[in-house]
Amino acid sequence: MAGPKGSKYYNIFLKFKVWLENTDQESILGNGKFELLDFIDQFGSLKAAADKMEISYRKAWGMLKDAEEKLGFPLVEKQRGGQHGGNSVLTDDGKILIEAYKELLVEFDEAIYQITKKFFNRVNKK
Amino acid sequence: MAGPKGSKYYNIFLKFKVWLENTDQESILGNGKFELLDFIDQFGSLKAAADKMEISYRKAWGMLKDAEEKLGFPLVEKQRGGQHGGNSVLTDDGKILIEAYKELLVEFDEAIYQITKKFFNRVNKK
DNA sequence: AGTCGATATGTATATCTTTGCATATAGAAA
DNA sequence: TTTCTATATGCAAAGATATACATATCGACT
Repeated sequence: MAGPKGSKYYNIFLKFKVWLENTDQESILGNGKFELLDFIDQFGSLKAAADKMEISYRKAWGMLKDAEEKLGFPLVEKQRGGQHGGNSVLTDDGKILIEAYKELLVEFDEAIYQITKKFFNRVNKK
Repeated sequence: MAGPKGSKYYNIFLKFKVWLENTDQESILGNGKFELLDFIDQFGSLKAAADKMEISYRKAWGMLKDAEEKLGFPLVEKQRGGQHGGNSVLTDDGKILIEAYKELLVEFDEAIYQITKKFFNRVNKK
């Protein structure tokens, strides 16, 4: 969402972010990790998800490990071995989380729309 | 806002952030810089604002410079020299911006309250 | 038993930010 | 004209993050 045409805020956008945090103010799950979970769900493996996101497997694995450690419960059931090397499937907790997050984003988008409009109205009023 | 008592989300918080960004996806003004502006407004100098925030003058100066360069217009009128060394006063633009930002935060807080409640309801439903 | 590919993880390298230190300058007031 | 202190800015040191590289393991299917 940008400021109105012609105003000095025309090329400026109001952005927002939502994430889960623990009591130590550490980020547990944000947009990137939710996206990763979503791709794991869609493609059935951490590797495939990493490829889709164009990040290294090493990085994706680290993201997932970090989130699970901080949450204290697993988000993904990992299987290794087999001719295809293995696979990853979201746990019920993982599924519920990404569903809730998706709906949260929709609601947030709706809420921010009005707020943003008001913001740019205000700063351009003068 | 944390999850409900007894749930596995009890120590987990849903957080959000709002900031202004340019077309290059660079952050222009976020919470820290708004706070800095607010303190400059309250205390009349960049130095005093930096002290209040417990950051170095060097850092505060860099933050302000960065924001002004990216916005393309000044937020603060700086005066140097004089027995007291100088001072800083918000421009009209600067004042309007922090006012708008403050009200934005209030509205955001209200909006997120319901959304957050729903989120934790959802993930704890099962 | 051998193969194959994803999971698993340590370590090193590079990059990006932040912070600190040092130093110059303005200019009103004494 | 000397003093005082905030503004102004470069640069080095330190930290924090990210990225890359290397290497091991597992186990269903041939």
